[in-house]
Amino acid sequence: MAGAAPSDARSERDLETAARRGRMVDAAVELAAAGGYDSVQMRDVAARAEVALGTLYRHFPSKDHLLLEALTQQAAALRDRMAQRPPEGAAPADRMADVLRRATRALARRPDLTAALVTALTSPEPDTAPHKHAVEAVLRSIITTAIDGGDIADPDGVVRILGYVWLAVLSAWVGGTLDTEQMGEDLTRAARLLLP
Amino acid sequence: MAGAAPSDARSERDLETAARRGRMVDAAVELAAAGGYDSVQMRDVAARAEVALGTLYRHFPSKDHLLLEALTQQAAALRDRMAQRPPEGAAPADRMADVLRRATRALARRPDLTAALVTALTSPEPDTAPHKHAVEAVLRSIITTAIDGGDIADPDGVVRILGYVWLAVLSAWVGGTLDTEQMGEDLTRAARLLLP
DNA sequence: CCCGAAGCAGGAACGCGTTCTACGCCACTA
DNA sequence: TAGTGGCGTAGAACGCGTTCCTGCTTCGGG
Repeated sequence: MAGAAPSDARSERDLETAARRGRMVDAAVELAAAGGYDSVQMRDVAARAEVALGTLYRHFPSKDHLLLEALTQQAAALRDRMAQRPPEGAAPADRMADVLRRATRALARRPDLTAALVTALTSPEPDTAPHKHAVEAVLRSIITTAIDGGDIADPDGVVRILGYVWLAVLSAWVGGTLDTEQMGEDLTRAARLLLP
Repeated sequence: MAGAAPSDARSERDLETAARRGRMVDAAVELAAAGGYDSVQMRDVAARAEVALGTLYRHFPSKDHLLLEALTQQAAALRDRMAQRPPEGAAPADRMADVLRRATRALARRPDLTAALVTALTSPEPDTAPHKHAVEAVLRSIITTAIDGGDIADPDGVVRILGYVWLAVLSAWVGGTLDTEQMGEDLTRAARLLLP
């Protein structure tokens, strides 16, 4: 114990607060997976994470910030899975369709969670813009690696457009104007129209 | 006065309630134009329309329904203006870009109003789905007439994709992740990528 | 002529996101 | 060793969307 340096003590404290932060995000994810956006109630999140409401708000300035943190983690996990097992197909359109199919399946596996996270993503609070940018960047990186290597005239433009379509389709699915099948249909249609 | 049929009396009452309905929508539009979504407070709408809060909720089951009614009217007006003065340009891509440029200018003229209406459009309440469908149908009809007459392989698909891009870009603009210029840029980029 | 239904006014009440208040605990520093 | 500032707890309070209640008026049908 004599070897315990001050840095150890400090990191121990930091670890505690990091653990608290993790518990808050986990609690939000559990509640979202169980019942969607409306089931993520800040008092419940705080209670389940065993922190006070004020602590929750000290770490996340709003419910949407909290859910966007969760979404960022989920998006990063999706990107890592895609990197581990790259999409199959000779043409960029095929690889893109494969990616979108797998991503859609993953999102549809926990529909309430996805709905909650996408709801936070489309919320209009301007001070969440940086987080939204981060999420969109991850999605674009997934698209980019999927279509990379093809003979595409304006790859950046195509990536941006496909990202928009992805977001719009997700939003429509969450809003109930589109079911899972139509979502996949429209996505592959966009890929075929925009890619060789 | 002997000619006054019962239908006249009934229509007079109906006219009153129609006038009330109109006042409610107008009040919502005025408040939205002044300060955006958050400034449209149901108590204020009711007060400005000179109706009781319960009356407002009798006609519109939620704030988003109210704003979507306003959005439907605005979209119809936009479509009519487009029909009155059809877009210029030889190629479908040029006509599409012209339409989007004019529409964007019109929307940017009252940014707070647009933001409020688009916020309602992207709200996740599933029971507004029919209204959202109606708005999207209007947007798609605008797109369709703009690109009509060109030599396009999958016109329906192109229209759907352009509609998605339009919505996503609007949503990003409202969310603060895109400014007006970038919005126009991405829209014309999508038109050029998808149309001859 | 009276009744029931429907629409409206006025306003209280409820739920949940967000903010605020009051206090405790612990590491630090003169 | 006393003070100070950061982070935490506990919970009340506030704002706004939404619901509910109570009473009034008007209209169509017995």
